[in-house]
Amino acid sequence: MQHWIIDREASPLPTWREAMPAAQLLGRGQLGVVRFAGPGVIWSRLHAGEPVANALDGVDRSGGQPVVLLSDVPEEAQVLEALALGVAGCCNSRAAPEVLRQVAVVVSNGGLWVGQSLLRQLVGATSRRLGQLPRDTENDDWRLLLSEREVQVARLVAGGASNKEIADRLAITERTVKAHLTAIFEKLAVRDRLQLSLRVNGVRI
Amino acid sequence: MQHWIIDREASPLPTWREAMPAAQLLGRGQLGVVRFAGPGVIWSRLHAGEPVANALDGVDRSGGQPVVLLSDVPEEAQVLEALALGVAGCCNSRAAPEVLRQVAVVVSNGGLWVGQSLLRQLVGATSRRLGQLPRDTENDDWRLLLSEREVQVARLVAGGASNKEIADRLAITERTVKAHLTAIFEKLAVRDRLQLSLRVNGVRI
DNA sequence: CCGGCGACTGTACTTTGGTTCAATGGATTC
DNA sequence: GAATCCATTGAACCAAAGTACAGTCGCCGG
Repeated sequence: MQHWIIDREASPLPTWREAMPAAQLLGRGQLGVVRFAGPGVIWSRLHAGEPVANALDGVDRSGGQPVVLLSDVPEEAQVLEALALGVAGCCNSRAAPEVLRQVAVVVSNGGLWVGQSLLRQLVGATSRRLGQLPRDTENDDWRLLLSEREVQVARLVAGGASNKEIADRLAITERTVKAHLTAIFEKLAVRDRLQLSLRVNGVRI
Repeated sequence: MQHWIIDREASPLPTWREAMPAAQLLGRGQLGVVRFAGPGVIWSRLHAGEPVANALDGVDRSGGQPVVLLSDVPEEAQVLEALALGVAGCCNSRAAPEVLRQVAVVVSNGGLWVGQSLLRQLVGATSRRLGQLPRDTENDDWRLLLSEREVQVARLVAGGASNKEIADRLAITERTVKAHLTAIFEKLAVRDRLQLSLRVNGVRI
């Protein structure tokens, strides 16, 4: 896996070299000509005081490689802004090498990476918000009628996935996905995946 | 570091043994007499369909060890509920050994662990709440992008109707319904009726 | 008057979804 | 050990969804 590190002044920290010895270092000025190809991670450093957009400016993201923000002064608002811009993660630019390696693993597998403190805040805010809502349990009946595997399939369908996508995700054949779906339709008395989606997502028909 | 695994029927999965060969396995019945001492992680399994509170019931947490929920059927609401109860993390009970080891490292250092899909939702929910940058506008925008007739069709599709049903309801041919749908998919940049339904019903994708 | 847009429809086609046969292996239960 | 449930897959098939290409009609603004 390739690593590309973008830094304003091309001043890499030693920890980066340790975590990614084979990384290619790029100054922001060189970005015009660089095209990222193949699997890898794009790391972009944000110096203290800089606006978040600077880190993404001029970065060719058509290759699909995840971008990780290396922030000198990480803070929650900055991280959220960066995530909204499509960044796969943010971490302290002075994070330890093993942390950087872990971040790379997570984001290169399609995951997001946020720091522990931000995570706590996100969780706190959300659970507080949920606590105020009346938790309707009657909507959960569908899960009780299905097997574990069927619940997994139902969730993916409800999220808009095609049979092929579900098959890939669960590492089974499309045929098996269809078999599960037929069973689900029967058990929940719905006629197709769209009505299943409505049921799972709690939309009254 | 010590690992304690609590399971209702003391039926450990082989992956657990692989991740934590020296773990001590406990049935729920034995909890009355067990006191956790020294550094370590308490893993508690939640079987499918069980209320979250079961996993914490009778667990002596005075020792300060983090508790991780091993859920057979992990889902967002459950994870949030568990976190509100003071759990340090939740993961799929069938997670790979290396994942379990990683979870152990994180939580034993005071971190929280949540799955990638939940993290995405938390980030999405929070950034939507803070700045209305990403989907907030998009979500109600669908109507503005469509013609009057297309809105009617979109609504019926979102409610689970088939093309034939829509045609009958609007007194047009099935062919015309398809034409409207093709236009709708194009305008809203979705690929099929299910994703359209999610968009119209305001479900986060 | 013309160009563009929206509503509407036809024929023909490809793709995806879903069902009907059928079968295997594991786990659990009686 | 038989019975049952679950997960898995194959081949074949039908139906629904969706696309491509093409065309008509009415309305509206320049």
